Amino acid sequence: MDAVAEFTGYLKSNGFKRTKERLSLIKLLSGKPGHFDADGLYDMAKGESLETSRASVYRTIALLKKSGLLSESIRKDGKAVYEVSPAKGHHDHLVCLKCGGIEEFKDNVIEEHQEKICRKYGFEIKEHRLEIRGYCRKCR
Amino acid sequence: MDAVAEFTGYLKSNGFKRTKERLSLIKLLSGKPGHFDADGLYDMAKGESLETSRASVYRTIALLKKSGLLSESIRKDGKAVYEVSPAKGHHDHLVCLKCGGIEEFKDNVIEEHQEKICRKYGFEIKEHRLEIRGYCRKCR
DNA sequence: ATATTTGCAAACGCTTTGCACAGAA
DNA sequence: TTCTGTGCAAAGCGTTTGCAAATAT
Repeated sequence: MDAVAEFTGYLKSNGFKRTKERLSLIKLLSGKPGHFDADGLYDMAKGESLETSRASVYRTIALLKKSGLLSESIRKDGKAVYEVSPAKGHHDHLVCLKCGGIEEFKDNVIEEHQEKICRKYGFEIKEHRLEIRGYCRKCR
Repeated sequence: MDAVAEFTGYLKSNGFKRTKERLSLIKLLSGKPGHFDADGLYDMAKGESLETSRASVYRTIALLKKSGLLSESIRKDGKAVYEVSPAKGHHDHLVCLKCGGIEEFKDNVIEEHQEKICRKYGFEIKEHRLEIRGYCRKCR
């Protein structure tokens, strides 16, 4: 099931309307992987001459988050960035301090070790975020 | 060397003035461990009837960050929180989604593994942040 | 028909900044 | 004295929201 179908399903089963704004935004996103921010999505839409407003972009993003289709990270400067939720589980980020690029990785050793730590502290883990910042191959 | 001395040294060697506002803020912080935000620091200062302004608090925080005495995290809601830099190396955070409490931990297995990952990706690591969110012993 | 959604612009909350005055060197 | 720092209030910035008009069902 692709993202568009998943979203329309979510809308239908929750009594939300399938408006052209919502559909064009999810259509826009369903193709492209990678990270973007709210304004970036707004500009993307503008670029494809889809008519929408910043308000609708923000409201649609909120819906997409609730539907689980979009996941949010908060950048170091406090601004929000999103990405279409990776279907196959969690991954972490290598963030380049120079070019701002974000590379993804997944490491089971670390994931497992986190569970060990949580057990030790009596902590029930819901989610985690590991961000390594530095310089990528090109920029170092 | 305590935080106050370290900060006055930093000010002196960089040609910044040792004003009562700067000195009272670092004095206020040098005792207390734990996390706080800009407004919290401002309120703390008010509480001790130190006269200062929000602007000076923000400007002093910026200085303290540059001096390395303060480290900043961005909370999930995009707001900045600070803590007096732990003298003895890096640690990570267990953040409770219910009570908001932050517990700290350090784990060498994870730290070492990060280096391995970076080598694999040709990434030069400068810093990292690992945050595990969930429910603490009391709240789960 | 009618309840939801949209677009606009104003409101928000945190942070930063311009400016004139105060204060450290 | 001279240049930096302070306080105030205004501006910034990303994000959210109230409201009347538009639209999906």
